[in-house]
Amino acid sequence: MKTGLTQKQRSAATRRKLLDAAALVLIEQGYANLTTTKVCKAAGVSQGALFKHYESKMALLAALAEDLYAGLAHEFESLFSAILPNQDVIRESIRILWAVFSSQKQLATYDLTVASRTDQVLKEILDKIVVGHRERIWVIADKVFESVNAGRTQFDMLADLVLISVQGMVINGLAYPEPDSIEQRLSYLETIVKSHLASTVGEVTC
Amino acid sequence: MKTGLTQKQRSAATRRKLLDAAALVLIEQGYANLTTTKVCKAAGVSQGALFKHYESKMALLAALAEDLYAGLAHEFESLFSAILPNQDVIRESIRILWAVFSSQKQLATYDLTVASRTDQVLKEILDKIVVGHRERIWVIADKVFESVNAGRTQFDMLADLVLISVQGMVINGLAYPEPDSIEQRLSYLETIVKSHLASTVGEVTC
DNA sequence: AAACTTAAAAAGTAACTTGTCACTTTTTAA
DNA sequence: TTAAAAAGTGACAAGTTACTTTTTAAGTTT
Repeated sequence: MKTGLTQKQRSAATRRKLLDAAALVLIEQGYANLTTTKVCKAAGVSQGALFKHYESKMALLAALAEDLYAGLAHEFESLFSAILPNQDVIRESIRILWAVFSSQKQLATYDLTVASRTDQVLKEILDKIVVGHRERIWVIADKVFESVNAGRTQFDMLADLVLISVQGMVINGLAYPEPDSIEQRLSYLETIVKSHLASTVGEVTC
Repeated sequence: MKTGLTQKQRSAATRRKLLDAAALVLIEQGYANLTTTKVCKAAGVSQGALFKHYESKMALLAALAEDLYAGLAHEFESLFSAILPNQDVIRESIRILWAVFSSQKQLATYDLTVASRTDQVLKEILDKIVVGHRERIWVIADKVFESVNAGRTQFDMLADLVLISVQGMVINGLAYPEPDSIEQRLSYLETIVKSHLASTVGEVTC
């Protein structure tokens, strides 16, 4: 069966199928149930093909992590750039953070993160990726908040608080889902940020 | 080889050995590497013995989860009750939260929580346990904060914010450890709590 | 102490794990 | 057109998994 593709295209296509399948299995079945066999089946590709492109399961996971974080960064970028000038930047940003951090892809990265606690090899792989990811996210955030960003340190602390709170909400929600409290918490975060920015800046547009 | 123990004592001892071993394996090797074989080896007990006491691996995990959360609740209780009257209750409480939430046992429960995202059976087991755990923790917290507890709703929101922030710090630290920022974040949380408690019910006009 | 019950060990089993290897198919270059 | 290179296949090896069955040992009861 001729495909009419070059070798490079064929390779790239298979790799993409494998990465997509790996993401799917990770999202739907979790880290503990992610096996090379399942990934191959989901990708419609033979076992041999996987190990031709990735020398080990861990190498596949490394590529998968890279892919997931790249997708998340892209989502951040497009959501933040969609904020309109007449909108409440703080409010919208908090909602965007929540949307991204509670997304399927992000939840999948939590599987990897938690697994990395007890897997030194995975940890080292993730460390490199996450450092880069952080930097990219901050570049986006800095651009969006240029207007609001008065006292640098104060802003950083607040932004950091929002970030860790949202992440806390996510894992908290995994163990103990209270859908009603999400909106409440996000609003509360919003008022805290605004009141603390106001005390140093003097005025926040709503 | 006579042991001089009753059957009940023998059973209880084996169960304890199994639960301790399971906790050890979960803490040191993580959920994905927790196998009945490893638990038995760590407990110094045969495979058959495990399945005599727990009808499945999942049943062992249920008992393990119960045991872990019981231990955490106990730790909370003893740490909170050790706060002296002349100490800064808010400051100490935040430190205690951090200490417990970043402890080995709590990290082990995160493995279970994350795994429960894609395992309905595990999720249902954890749900029941976590509901009870929550209630116990709030009883402790309410007792400690009786004095500070001015506006009920306002206090709840702040306590909740602290809780989710600390949890966020923990998983954030798993992916991206910044030891220096921990103290900074905890202090910042402290000032935020204090400033919002001081200003009675802070109405933020928008 | 004989008869009985419960606990634990030893030795399985069948399904699944990662990774390999000999082989076929497709693309590339001379 | 044809030989070499690259990509893909699928059966297989070696080990691990959760769980069972058979056997032995310890504790209990009469």
